[in-house]
Amino acid sequence: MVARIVEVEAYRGSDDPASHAFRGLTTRNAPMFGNPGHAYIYFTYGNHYCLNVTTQAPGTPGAVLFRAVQPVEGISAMRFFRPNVSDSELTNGPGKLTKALAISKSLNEHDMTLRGPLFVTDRGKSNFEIWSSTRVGIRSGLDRLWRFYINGNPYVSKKGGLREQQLLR
DNA sequence: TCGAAGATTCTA
DNA sequence: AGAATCTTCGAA
Repeated sequence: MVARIVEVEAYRGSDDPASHAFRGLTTRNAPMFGNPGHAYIYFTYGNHYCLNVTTQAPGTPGAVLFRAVQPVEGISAMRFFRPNVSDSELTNGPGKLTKALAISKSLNEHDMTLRGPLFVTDRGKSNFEIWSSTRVGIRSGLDRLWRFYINGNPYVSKKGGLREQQLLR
């Protein structure tokens, strides 16, 4: 399966009250303190896995949450993992996309920079506008516009953040 | 050891 | 608007 990342959120450490790493190292958030480019996957609300990729040097917590992706290849497989929903609802949320792509805790701390079961790659330039807004589903850190998404992309999650602003072409 | 909250989703 | 559902965290 192949999907294009269309919506993400940034999380940091002790300077970010919305981050799992705000209060320091714990069993769950340990990947955030590890090597960059690795998966940080956590289970939440008793139902859903959420996928992040770590971003900082070891010892400094930081990660980017995948909030929505656009199906590119293997759409029938995604439909198998998420039956009874329309194509636009297949991957337009952090819990939805992990289910559609069959991502679970077994891939936690996986190196996403190497070719393997789960990795990120650059498929070249496209024309789109990146906008930012407040992050979704958090109660603190609302002063930061750290949700980033492709403006107008139909696979961006419906429930967006506030105070949107345009960033790049 | 226990209680509360949670980077969500689905249903009524 | 509210339930589902359970892991993780922090306080006691």
